[in-house]
This record gives sequence, C-alpha cells and structure tokens, in this order.
Amino acid sequence: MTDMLRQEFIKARRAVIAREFDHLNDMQLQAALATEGPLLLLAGAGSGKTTVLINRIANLVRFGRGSDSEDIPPFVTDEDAAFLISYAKNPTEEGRERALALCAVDPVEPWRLMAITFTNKAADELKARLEKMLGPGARDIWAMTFHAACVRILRRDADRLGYDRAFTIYDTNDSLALIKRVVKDMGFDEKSFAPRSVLAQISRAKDAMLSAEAFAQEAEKSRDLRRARLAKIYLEYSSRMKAANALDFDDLLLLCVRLLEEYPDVLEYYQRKFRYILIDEYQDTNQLQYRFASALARGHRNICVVGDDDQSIYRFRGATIENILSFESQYKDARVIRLEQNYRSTGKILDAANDVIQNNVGRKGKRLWTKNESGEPVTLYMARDERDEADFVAAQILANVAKGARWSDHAVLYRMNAQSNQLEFAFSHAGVPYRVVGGLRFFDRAEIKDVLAYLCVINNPDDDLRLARIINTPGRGIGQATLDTVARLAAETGLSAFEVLRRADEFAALKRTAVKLRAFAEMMEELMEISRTQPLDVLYDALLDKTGYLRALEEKGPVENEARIENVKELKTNILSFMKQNPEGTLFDFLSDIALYTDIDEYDESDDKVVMMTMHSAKGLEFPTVFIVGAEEGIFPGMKSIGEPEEMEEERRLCYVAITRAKKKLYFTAARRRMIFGQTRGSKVSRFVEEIAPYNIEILGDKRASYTFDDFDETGPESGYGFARPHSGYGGQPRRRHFSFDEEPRRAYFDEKPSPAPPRPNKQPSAPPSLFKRPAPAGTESFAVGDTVRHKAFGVGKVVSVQEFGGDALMEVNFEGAGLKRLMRNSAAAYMTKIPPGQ
DNA sequence: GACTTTAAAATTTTT
DNA sequence: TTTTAAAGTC
Repeated sequence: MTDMLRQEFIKARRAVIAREFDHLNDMQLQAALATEGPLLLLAGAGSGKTTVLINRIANLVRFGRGSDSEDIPPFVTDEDAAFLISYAKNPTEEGRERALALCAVDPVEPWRLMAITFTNKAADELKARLEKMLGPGARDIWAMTFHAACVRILRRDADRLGYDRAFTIYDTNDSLALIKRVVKDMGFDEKSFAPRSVLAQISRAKDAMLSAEAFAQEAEKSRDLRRARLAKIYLEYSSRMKAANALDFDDLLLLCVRLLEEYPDVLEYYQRKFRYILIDEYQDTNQLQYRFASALARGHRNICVVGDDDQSIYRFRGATIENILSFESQYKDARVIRLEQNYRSTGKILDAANDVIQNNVGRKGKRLWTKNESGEPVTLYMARDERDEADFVAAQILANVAKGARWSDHAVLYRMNAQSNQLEFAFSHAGVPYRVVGGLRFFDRAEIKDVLAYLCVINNPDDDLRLARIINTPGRGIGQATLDTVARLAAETGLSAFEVLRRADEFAALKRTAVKLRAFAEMMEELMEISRTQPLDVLYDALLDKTGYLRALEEKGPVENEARIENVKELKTNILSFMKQNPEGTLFDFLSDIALYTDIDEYDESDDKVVMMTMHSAKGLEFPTVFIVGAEEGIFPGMKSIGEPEEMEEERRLCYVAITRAKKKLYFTAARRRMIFGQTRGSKVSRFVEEIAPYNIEILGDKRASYTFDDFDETGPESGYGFARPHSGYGGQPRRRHFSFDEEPRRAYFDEKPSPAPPRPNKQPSAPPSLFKRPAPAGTESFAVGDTVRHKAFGVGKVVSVQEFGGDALMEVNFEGAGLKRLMRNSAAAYMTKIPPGQ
C-alpha cells in the first residue's frame, strides 16, 4: 500500500466511524473517537456526558482504536482501501457491512474495559444503556463503583495481605458503633472523641495510606496527647476489625491499592487485563481512588477521566479537586476535550450559573453556552418567614399544575434535610403531592439491619458487632451485663464471642445465663447448617422462623409494626432477585452486594409527585422547574463555610450544581426571618443570589428595602445569624453589588425600629401583600359538605367532609380526575372556588 | 431488663 | 424545634 493510500484510508476510516456517531455534536464526537492515551473530558452540567461515555465505549467495542490510530490491519488489501475511501465519499447501504468491518482495529473485548462510577445507581444505568446498545456481551464490562471493583479484586487476593477472602463489609454505621465502643472501653472522654469525627480522621489517615502503626508513631513524635489517643483508638479499631474479619469502606480501597502497589504480579495481571479505563465524576475522587486508577492506567495508559471541576461538592468526605486539576501535569501527553454546550437549561439559567461560578478561583474555567431559548428570568422570592416561603413554593407549583404541568416537573432543593419540614407542612396543607428523597434509607431501617445482622453472623460468626446487635433481638433475656462478661471472657481466652456462647456452660461467670446462651448458639448453628446446604431464600425463611424475629414483631403490635413486617418481607424480594441474577451466588456474595448497595429506595421518575431533596442528592438529575429554598447567608452558604474560602468555594459549586438542575424555570427563595433551632433570626439574602447579574433575575415578594435583610435580629445587629451586620463583616460592602432597590425605604425601616431592637412582635407590620401570599382567613370562602368546587389543579370535585378546628378546617374533596384529596381550607381556598348548584 | 425522663446537639453523603 | 442519646426509675 502506498503512503498516499494509507493516509487516505485512515482518513476515510475515521469519517466512516464518525458517521456511526452522527447524533453527537462535534466535541462529543471527538471525545468518543479519541480512544488512545490519557484523555481529560471536562464535561459541564447538562452537556451529554453520559451519552459520550456510552458512545465512547461502543466505539471501542465495535472499532477498537480504528478511529484514533494510524495502524492498518494486515488483512486490509489495496482494493479494500480503495473501497472504503470511495464508500466514505459515497456511502451505500449494501457496502455498509464491508465498510464497517474494515474500520475495526483490535476491537476491544468487553472484559478489557473498566468504567468506574460513584454510585450504584449510575453504574446500573450505565450497564443498562450499554447492554441496550451492545447486547448481552456488554455485561462483561467492569461497569461498577470503585468499591465494587475493589471487592472483586480483593475476593481473589485478599489472603495475600493476611485477610480472609470471606471478609465482612462494615458500613458507616457499623464503623461508628465500633468506634464508640472502643472509645468507651479505652476510657476516653466520649465528648472530645465523637465517633463521627474520629471516623473521619481515621478515614483521612487511610486515605493518606497511613496505617494505625504509622499514625501512632507520628503522633508520638508530635507529642500531641489528643493525637496519641486518636492513634490508640485507630489501633484498637483496626485490631477489632481484623478480629471480626471485617473491612470498612476505606479498607476496601486501601487494601486494594496496597495489593496493587505491593504485589507486582497482581498489578501486572490487571494492567494487562484492562486496556481501557474510564472514570466518571473524577472531580470527586479521593487520594486512594486516584492511586487505584493511576496504578491500573500505568499499563496501557488508556485512561479517560470525565468530570467537571465546578461540580466537585464532596470535599468534606475526602474528595480532592486536585486530582482533576492536575491531570494534565500527571499525564503530559493528555488530550483535553471540553464539553461546554448545554442541552438542558435555558440561556438565563445558564447565565445565572455562570455568573455565580465565575467567582471561584481554583478552577479550570469554562463557560456553558446553549442554543436553547433564553427563557424566563430567574426569580427570587423574598418571603416574610419560612412559612411564607413554603406557601409561595406550593402556590407556584399549584399554579403550574393548573396550567398543565406535572407535579413531578418540580423539584425543591435545600441545603439541609431539616428544611424539608416546613415545606412538607405547606404541601400537605395545600394538597400538593410530594416525596422526600434521602430520608431514612431502606437498609438503615432497624428491622432490616437486624435481619441482615443475623445473616452476617451466619456468614461470619466472628462478627462480634453484629452478634451483639442480635443476641437479644428479639428479647431472649440476655442483657448488657451478660454481654460484657462474654466480651471479657472472649478477650481473656482468645476465643471468639460466638465460641464463648457455644461453650457457655464451661465458664463459671456465665452460670446463670448459660442455658439461654447455648440455646442461642445452637439455633445459630442450625441456621449455619441450613446456609451450607440450602438456597438463600430457604435460609431466610428459616431465619425469620427460628429466631422468632417476625413473630416478636407481630406479637408486639401487628398494627404499629406493619411497616416493619412489610420491610422484612420486602427483603425477601431482594434475596429472590439476587438469586435470579446470580444463580451461583452465596450468602457471602449477597452480603457484599448489599453492603455496597444502599439505596434501594431509589428515586422513581414515573411517580408523579413533587420531589424534595438536598442539593447534594440532586446532582445528576434535572427538572423543568427548580426551587432553591433558604437562599440566605448562614443557611446557604452555611454558617460553617463563612470565613473559610475553600469551604465557600465548595458551597458555590454546590449552588452551581443546584442551578444547573433546572431546565426551564429557576426560583430562589429567601426568608426575611427564619426559625432555626427554635429561635427566630433575621437573615440576609445569599451572596450567591447577589452574584447573579440583575438583568438575569427578577424579584418578587417582600422587596421593601433591599436584598440585605440585616438589622432584624432580636438580640441586636451584632449577633445576627450569619452575616446579619449592616455595614461590617467582609469589607463593609458585599463583594459585587449591593442590590438595593433604593436607600430610602431602608432608612425608613431603621427609623421604624430603633435599636436595640425590642423583641419582634409576631405579626409582620404591614408587609405589602404580594401576589402569592396566602389569603387572610377573613376572606376565606366557606365550604360545606355536598358543595361542588373547582380547584385550579385538581379540577371539579365534591366536598365530602369538613372538619373545623382552630380557625381552619380539614376538608376531604372527591375530585373527578384526581380522586379523594385532603386539603386545609385556608390554604386551598386560594385555588378553589365554589360552583353554585345547577351550573 | 424495660421503660421514662432529661439533656444536649443540630451540614452536606456515597460506598 | 426536633431528634437522639444517655442517665435515672420501676
């Protein structure tokens, strides 16, 4: 083949492959076709990142490095080359098959691909989409979370590091419980060693690959008593984990990295295996994850990381934005592709997002743009208080639904879970169906943890922590005192706690309870026997029966425990579906799966309800209408981040994430006064809102004075919540603009309320009634049973019952379309009118 | 050993 | 205000 022909062939090949991905935009296409070498994909919010990932993998599987290489397979003849070149200019249906076959260069076997995500949900989604695109072969792709990949690797070789390959995985709650016990047993002050913070510090140490021993040595050098004690806790924690044959989430990563770094043959095996490595959400990786990826990528150097430095919001749990910022210096030959075209949001929403995020230093810098229409301006609603705020949100949603929107088109985002209370109250009063995401998770429920603890002990009798959880659940007359004795004996004899139970009658100290203890041990051994011989579901049924767990729930209160009983039964569904997916799966496999898969309660888009969640949980989702509530200094940004530049940047990124969730309409709401922890405080609109250019935002509600809600505090301006100081704080003026509507009303307000401010009366002095305020009860129409009404959102219905109380009334209305609804009269009256009979 | 009372604390969260 | 944990009581 002549050089000329080669060059033309290579060009044609790329063009033909590109045509297979013609639904991608130019940048997306480049990203999908750049297969070789290190690649950094900076993918802004809503830029079609997942689509690119999937197409990139599809390209690898179908064409290997055909789109990104000068190599020509030996089987390609001159005639083939000429054919492809002419096909590229003039594609025909008959020639397609031959042409595509000529494009492939070492198509990648799926098992040579590793695609790492952060959540199981993302991994499942990726797997499903890949399977749809590539067929069942896609199942061999290692599309999973870091932790799942580590478990898989450790299951093969954990014994090299001195661990049993049948290890148990402790989740955060288990770890916290263990730390708590360690702190107590060591006699340290439980206040200065709060389990949460201890675990965070141990976690940080592990992230830095500091073993307990190394940590102890360092602590000794520093002569810091606190650190020395922390080291002792870390040591003890580690040794108890080891004794229980348990690994925590950090251990999974840590041991895996150690395995790769200390055992060249293991490293080589995986380096050869994985020709291509993809990592999603790279901005949220920590040190260990970085080392894991780097080690594997050193083989073929085909590592593609996808992320958005502006969306890094998990610093508090160890993520280092540095990983993505320094990718280019880590890999000098790295290519960088930016995906900046946004397909999700309107122009104004993107402008607002850009306005906010540009205030951060430490970023790669990019500006999202869109071909979408510029849309409606962003709205800021300034509410009197949190109640007014919630009512406003409910009213907007009802109005939208009346105009034909779906409930599920709306999302309400807040900074902390506690903020959902007010909203839930207002929503249920107004009859707005909603759903709170991220409350109590299925696997965090006590009853689920109980039965899982049984399974854990059956799987691994050394798991003392879980043993302690279940030994007296349901009650078997084995109390704390007995447990302490068992623990002491276990420590003295070197036996496991379970072994002590089995031989309880050999110990004088346990004479009184020996019968009970042995009965428990025998029961557990029977279950262990069943687990060796019977399938999982049979074991589970036997467990519920023999332990008496279900019976105890039913006896204690069939009504109160109904949900619990349901949950315990629901777990069986899980077991059955696990067995279906993993016919060979053992109890150990099931438990590993469960330990890593915590959200069964995943958010279901088909459910037509308004969604409420934290801004963190909203990452990756999108909604036509988004409300960001509590946009006040001290709440968002949170009090703890004020004065900490790094933290503040993270908060700003969180704001960026929240803004970019919105497709069509974005609202911010801020309350002039808000009750926090039982105390009413005045507050000031979030600096993030102030950072949005005035022409991108409109203001509704109580805009009497200015954006600045200072001077409201009961205890005087100086001790306001957050930055509620009129002209002090960070340089007197807010950083960019002050956003006063005019100075006069503001002065007037000062005159009206001379300082020091007396306790505020509960009633708001003459706030101008806004369009969205709830109507005063005085003007409320009265409804009676049998009335026909028309509701803006629910349509026509008949009043079924009216129950008066406290100036308001609970009404049940049967709507023709929406069915039976419960509404509070005073809230609902704004959207509901009586239709006189006969019309 | 189970229940009640009281006190203190109170981001964000996935694995 | 609400939630959680620990101490105190029966």
